[in-house]
Amino acid sequence: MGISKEQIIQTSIAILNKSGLENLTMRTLAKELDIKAASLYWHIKNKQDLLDLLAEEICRPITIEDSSGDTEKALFSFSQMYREALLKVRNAVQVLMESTPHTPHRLELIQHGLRLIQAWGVSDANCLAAMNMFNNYVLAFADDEARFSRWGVEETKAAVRHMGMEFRDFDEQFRYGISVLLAGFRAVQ
Amino acid sequence: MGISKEQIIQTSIAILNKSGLENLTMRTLAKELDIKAASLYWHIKNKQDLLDLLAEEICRPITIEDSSGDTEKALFSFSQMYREALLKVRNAVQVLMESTPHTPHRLELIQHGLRLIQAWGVSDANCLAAMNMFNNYVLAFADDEARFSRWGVEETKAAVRHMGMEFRDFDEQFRYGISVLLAGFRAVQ
DNA sequence: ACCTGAACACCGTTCAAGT
DNA sequence: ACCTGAACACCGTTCAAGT
Repeated sequence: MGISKEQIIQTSIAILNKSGLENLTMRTLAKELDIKAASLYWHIKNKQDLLDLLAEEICRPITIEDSSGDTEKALFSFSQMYREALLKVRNAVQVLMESTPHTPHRLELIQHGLRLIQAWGVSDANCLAAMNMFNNYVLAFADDEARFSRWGVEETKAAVRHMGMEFRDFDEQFRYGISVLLAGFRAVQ
Repeated sequence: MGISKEQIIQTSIAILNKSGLENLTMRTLAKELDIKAASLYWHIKNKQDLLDLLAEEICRPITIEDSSGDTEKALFSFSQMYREALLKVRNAVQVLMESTPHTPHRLELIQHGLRLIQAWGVSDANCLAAMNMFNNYVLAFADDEARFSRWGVEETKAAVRHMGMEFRDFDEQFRYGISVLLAGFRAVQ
């Protein structure tokens, strides 16, 4: 009964993690599924469609928790979940950036993010800009983190020191950035 | 006496502005220079080398001004110059992101940025992270701005309103983000 | 020193044809 | 319903050969 969309997604993720986005082609994907590249087009519209599916899958582990309590805590844990989801799949950031958030779960995440930012006290006029800053920060950080991790911890430390800086723990550094943003949102109105 | 590196750069920029990065190929570039694609490899090592040259050229208009006076003013004008340079060339952000800042001018800019952040009072432990946030903010903003501008101002306003938000002037919005970062850097130590 | 023809090993995508 | 062969119009890159 042939290949399922779910198989296509999971096989694609496996290829990403093994060989990266540059090696995820219609041909390599088809080969891994034991079909021919042309056959993929019966299941998905085109490669862009595949990237949208992958972006949605990458974001699936990011759940929407109840945020009626401590807004600051909710924002930190939301950003942390987001970061962890991005680190789970190689080149996740590039996949998200090459797709548009038209899919249902990603839209929900944006709305949830906006609600949190609003609850944090950001004015309606600023909260879209703030949300973008928040989103872009997590994406850029996770991208750097993945790059450096792949580069090797030793070399990273050496390179950072070479610039006259001291190396900071990733977790600590990530929280620093979120703190900066939240404090900034509070301060500027 | 053949083609110069400068001609290659300028022609590439012209192709970028006319047709975007996806249409800047060794073949289209060669055709525009009235040579064959293979000939380009006498002048440049490969396409990555070309992108590095373009990134450097895109950053050339960003000058390093004396910042001994008002640090806040210097940071705002630096970010503004950066943003303007990115908007001058289509897909400038992608070009910068696909290249590494190994070139002389880009290295100077990073150092200048670090000096400004330091002068703003950010501790040595945080100033690399802060610099990254600053850099990523300008890149992401310029990328969005270019995308929206190309998309048409009317549609943008409609789309933003559709999300229940009000449309803000780009300049105003850009300064908001810089303010958020600077206030955040001050607040978190 | 500078350029070309021709090839290699790839891409994404389409479409008539098979079962 | 699902898959394939074969083709189309591309890529970046190499290299022997030309001037």
